[in-house]
Amino acid sequence: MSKQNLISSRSSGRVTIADVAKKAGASPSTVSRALQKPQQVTEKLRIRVNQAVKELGYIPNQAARSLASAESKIISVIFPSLSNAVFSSLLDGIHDTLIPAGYKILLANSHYSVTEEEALVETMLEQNPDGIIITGVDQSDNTKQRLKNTKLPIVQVMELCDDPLDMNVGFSHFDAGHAITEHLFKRGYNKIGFIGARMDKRSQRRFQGYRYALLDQGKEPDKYVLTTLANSSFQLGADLMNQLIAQHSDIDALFFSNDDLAAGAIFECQRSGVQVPRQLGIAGFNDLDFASAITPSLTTVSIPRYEMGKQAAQCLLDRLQQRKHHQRIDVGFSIAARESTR
Amino acid sequence: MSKQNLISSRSSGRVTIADVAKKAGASPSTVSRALQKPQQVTEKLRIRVNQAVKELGYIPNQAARSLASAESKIISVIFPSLSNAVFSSLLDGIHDTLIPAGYKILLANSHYSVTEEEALVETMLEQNPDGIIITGVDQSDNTKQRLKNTKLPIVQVMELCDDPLDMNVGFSHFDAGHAITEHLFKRGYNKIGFIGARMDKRSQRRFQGYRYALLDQGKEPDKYVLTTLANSSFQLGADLMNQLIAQHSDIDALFFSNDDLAAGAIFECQRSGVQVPRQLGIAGFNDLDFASAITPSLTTVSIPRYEMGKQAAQCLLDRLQQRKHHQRIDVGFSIAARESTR
DNA sequence: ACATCATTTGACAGCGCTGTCAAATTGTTG
DNA sequence: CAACAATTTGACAGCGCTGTCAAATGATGT
Repeated sequence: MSKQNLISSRSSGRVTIADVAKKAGASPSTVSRALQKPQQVTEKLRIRVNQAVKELGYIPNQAARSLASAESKIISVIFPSLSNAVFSSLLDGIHDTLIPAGYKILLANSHYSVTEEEALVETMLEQNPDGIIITGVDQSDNTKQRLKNTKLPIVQVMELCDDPLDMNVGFSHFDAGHAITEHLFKRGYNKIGFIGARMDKRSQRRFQGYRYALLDQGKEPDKYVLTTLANSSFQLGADLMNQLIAQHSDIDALFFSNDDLAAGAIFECQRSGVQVPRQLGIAGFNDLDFASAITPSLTTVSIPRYEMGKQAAQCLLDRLQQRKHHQRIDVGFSIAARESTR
Repeated sequence: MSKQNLISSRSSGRVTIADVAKKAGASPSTVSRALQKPQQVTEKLRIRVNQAVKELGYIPNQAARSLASAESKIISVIFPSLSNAVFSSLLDGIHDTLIPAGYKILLANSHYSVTEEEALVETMLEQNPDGIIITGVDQSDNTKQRLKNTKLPIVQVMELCDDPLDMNVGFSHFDAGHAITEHLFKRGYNKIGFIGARMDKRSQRRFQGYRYALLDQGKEPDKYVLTTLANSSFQLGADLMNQLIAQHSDIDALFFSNDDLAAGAIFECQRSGVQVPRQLGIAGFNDLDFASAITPSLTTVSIPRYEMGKQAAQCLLDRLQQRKHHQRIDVGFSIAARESTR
């Protein structure tokens, strides 16, 4: 073993491309090529290099690579929640598309706060991501400006708008809220209430869809409504239902802003003996896994969340590979009519 | 506007620390210090620098920083699944601990495959993470070797073992499986079956806990058992239960390897009119949100997943800040006795 | 006023890699 | 087999930042 006294005090001691080059009898440039663009190099050389890489346990330094090539192979993803199953599926779709393409995912949770989101975008940009996926279309002006300035490919995901920052993949929450409410009317319900929690922008748009569906029917849109800023939970769904029905015993159906609330209500009806869907129709939103499993199964708005994730990621890839430039993709939604409505 | 002809062809055109330095009338080193270690710099200077940063819209380049300082402020997290709510909470805990400390999360999904995991670890190491959180203790030999060689702080999370790679935060799945089975015996059930899906290492250990609890009672441990490699779902829980009971109509309680299967079984009992817990006791694992919400509420093993995430992240932080060196933290579990068992 | 010490700032080199372009090698053709 | 084109390889500089250490500045005491 030779002495290591001559190495710089700042050296990390890590195996570098130069070490591989020496061992393989080639120049660092050539090793870099053999690793990054194998087809541009002779078979013999490639084998020698791979051999050396293996023997030395060489791990390329992505920071150096990013610095030299201005490409990080990182995609930043900003969600407002990680525990919400909607975002889990979305992330799954993003992951399964990006990873095989050689990208990595830097993930952050804004906790539904534009302030946190602003800070996270800042941090993310420092990483030189090759693209960004961000939830919704309601970023702060600061954030929007920052993002626009970068000229990076950006996908706003989950909902659509008319003036996206760049690309936009989602569906209309207004239309979805409208459609499920109309569905309830069609099924013969007449006094349809709305119960919403957290009431983030997308919940608000669903609520507006509900309101306009009531207006379409010439009904008072704000009568049977109960919302809260609290986070959704099964228990909250039960509580809010009890509260609203205590005020308006004539309600015959409820549209909940998400499945968790709706399922909580169904469970509560089971306990209290309220007949669903005969006495009370119940509809949710998202079509989470449990929606079709519970009894009675839950009528809800089904959204292609995994697919939406895949599409969002694919938009970035297409742009990064200069293939095509999607502007706006409507992934749509569908009404899953089940047992909780007649 | 002055001509830009002199800039190098490789320049990114990005605002650099040198630009800030010029504007602030200081040297790049000083600007770096003002930004990274503000307390080591005069107030006047700090204000001038911040002003220049704001005016120029300077965004530090983390790749350059990593390269120069050998610190990436990135923690790599490898999970076997993203859609499983257990990992969502875990991730939430990790996130909420690491982000305030100035770290970023690089997340990847191994899909319960050691091969995928091996590739992911490779990719992760290229990013020079400051630490790694990886699920479970059953990595491939290759992966283990690779991880050990890095000398990075590593936390194996979710379950405990005797020879962790480095740090270890979790609980004993064997003990938990044993405890819940014992609980069923104590509640007077005698013919207790086990139903498991996916049967990853941790499910297997829970199963072993079940088996030993049966052996403790002098019972045949493999009689009332049905497992599959298929992924869990509500429907699968129902199907497997029907299958197992068709073979052994004398079963009076079932321990399912997770809550999804157990809940699916409960829903099926509601449909088919089987009385839970009188005719059949049902127990799950994880204590997901819906476990306490459904009717009858689900008896299950409650695990502190969010806390476990926080602890795992805290272990890394403590190590990175040279504070203390945790070796092994048992976060424990508890039996949530609910209505699905008598 | 000066010497002495502590604090703040700056010059410099280098972290490990890749883009550029020129040099070397190989293949092709009359 | 010379003459040329096509392919493969290597030298070099620089991506943007920070660690190191020396220089400048300010504070303190005599």
